[in-house]
This record gives sequence, C-alpha cells and structure tokens, in this order.
Amino acid sequence: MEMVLQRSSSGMACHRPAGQQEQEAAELSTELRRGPWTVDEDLTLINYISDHGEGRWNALARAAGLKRTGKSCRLRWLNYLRPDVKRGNFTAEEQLLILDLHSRWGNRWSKIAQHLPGRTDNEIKNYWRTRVQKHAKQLNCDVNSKRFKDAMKYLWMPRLVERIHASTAADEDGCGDYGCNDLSCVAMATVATCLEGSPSMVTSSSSDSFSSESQSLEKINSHMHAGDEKMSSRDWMQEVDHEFWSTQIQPENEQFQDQELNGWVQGFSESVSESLWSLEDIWKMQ
DNA sequence: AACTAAATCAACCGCTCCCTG
DNA sequence: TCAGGGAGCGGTTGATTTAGT
Repeated sequence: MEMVLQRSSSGMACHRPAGQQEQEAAELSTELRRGPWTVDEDLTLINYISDHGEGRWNALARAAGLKRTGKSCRLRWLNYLRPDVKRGNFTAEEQLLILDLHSRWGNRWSKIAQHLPGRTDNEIKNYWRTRVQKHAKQLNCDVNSKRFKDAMKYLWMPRLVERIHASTAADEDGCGDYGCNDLSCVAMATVATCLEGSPSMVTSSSSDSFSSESQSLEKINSHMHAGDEKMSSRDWMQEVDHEFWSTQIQPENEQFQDQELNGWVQGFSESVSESLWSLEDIWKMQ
C-alpha cells in the first residue's frame, strides 16, 4: 500500500500503468492518516504489538486496522510508545557520551543511540541540532571545525566529567545511589579509552579509534553484563580510567588557550546543565 | 494580556541497504 | 543475477510550546 506512494515519489521501479497508479495513490492519500497520533491510535498500536509483537510494519499497520503507513507505525513505536523509552532532559553522562560518540562516528545517530539505553536516534539527533549546532552557530564556526571540536574536547567535555565526578562524590557521602550509575561509567570509560587511543581525538579520523573503541565497548559490555559478580560501578570506573582524568583531561587544559571559547563554554556548560540541576540535583538536595 | 521570536520535538520524506524469490 | 519489497537511517519540516518584549 504505502509502497505505491513512496516508490512512485522516490523514483524507484513501479511498473503499473500510470493511470492505475494515480488512482491508487489518490485512494490511498484519502485513506491514510498523517500527522500527530491520537490516543486511540496509540492504544491500538500498543495492544496489537503486545499481542503479536513488532516487525513487518506494513502488515502490522493493516492487521491492526491503523490507517497509517508501516513506517509511521514503526516510528511511533520506536520513538514514543516503546516501554523502555526514556524521556526528559539528557544527563551529563548522556551528553558526554553523545559528544564523544559523535566525534568518532559523526551523524550516525542510530549507532550513537545504541549506547544510550532508552534514548532514540531521533531524540539524539534533535539534541545535536538544537543544542550543539545552535552554539556552534553562535560562535560563527561549524560544528565540524577544529575550533569547535577543541572547545568540546578541552573545555566542555572535561566540565561534564567534573560534574559526573562531583555527583559520584556526592553519592559516596551517602546521598543515595543515583550518581555513579552504569551510564556514567560507560560515558567516562568510552571517552577515556577513546582519548587514550589517539593523541588527538579532534584530528584523528574515525577509523584510527576503532581498535580502542572495541576495547572500550568490550569493557563496557563485560561490566554491564557481569550480573551478580560485577564490581561496584565506582571500582570499575576507577579501574578503567585510573590516572587518566588527572593527567589527560583537566579543566582549563594547558593545551587549550582560546580564552574566548573558554568563556563561551563556561556559559554553555551552565546553560545545558540548567535542566539537570532542576531534576537530579534537586532530588539529591532533598 | 497580547504579540512575536526562538526553541523544541514528533513526524514525514527520500534514500539506501538487505533479504527473498 | 536481478527486481521488488521491507526495514532502517539521516535530513528536514512544521506544529506546538516557551521565553521575551
């Protein structure tokens, strides 16, 4: 069904007579719903998937009686209705991971999303476009420029690391177990291993970090799947990044002397963290 | 309170890849 | 080997919300 509309517009093969195609397309365009999903549609999709599972989206859409394309159903499920979708602002750990993984993989949103449990590629993409690109624009430089990447590597990311460490330290003082979670370890280990593996993350190509990346992901996976025997998150993190943070990444790193960017990143870090303060830190304070 | 601009994010579109017959 | 269809990805759009005046 959907294919008639989509393939005809994307120029792929469609071997029916033009008149018949137009008629079918006209019928479908009046039949298919577009735009925001209603509560009823959501419920229909959720109920159908809970009974029959996901996949085969075009067939699913028809069988469930939804007047939507399979694509639309898939997107709605993956980005919104899936039970494990995490909503709300990105944590410092998540921001750190996004910055790091994007520096290695570029706009591979789905690949990046695989390392942020509960986050969708769409959400990450939106975050990058609205938050990160906006600030690059304010600086009159491109997000892919060396200047912007330097600012991320030497100023912004270390500040996020500081915040993660700070929240971890707060946990050590008996303020609950929110801070040093698996994701914080994953974020910091990923960045640590990446930077250890290449002298300059900024200038290295994506390919020369793959070996260290695989080691990093191996550690991450082994930790996250260690089950009952896994060490505490903090111990594990220390093992992974022992001495690294004190030698390689430092706030106001000597390697980076661009005072204008320094000031800008300070403001940026504060602006992107406002929402975090309003959620996590308020909880901790309570 | 009303209006405007900016920010956000859900949804769509076009394309490519991969599997199957 | 190749065409067709399904699935997924990245880019873009536009409606809605929020912030500023």
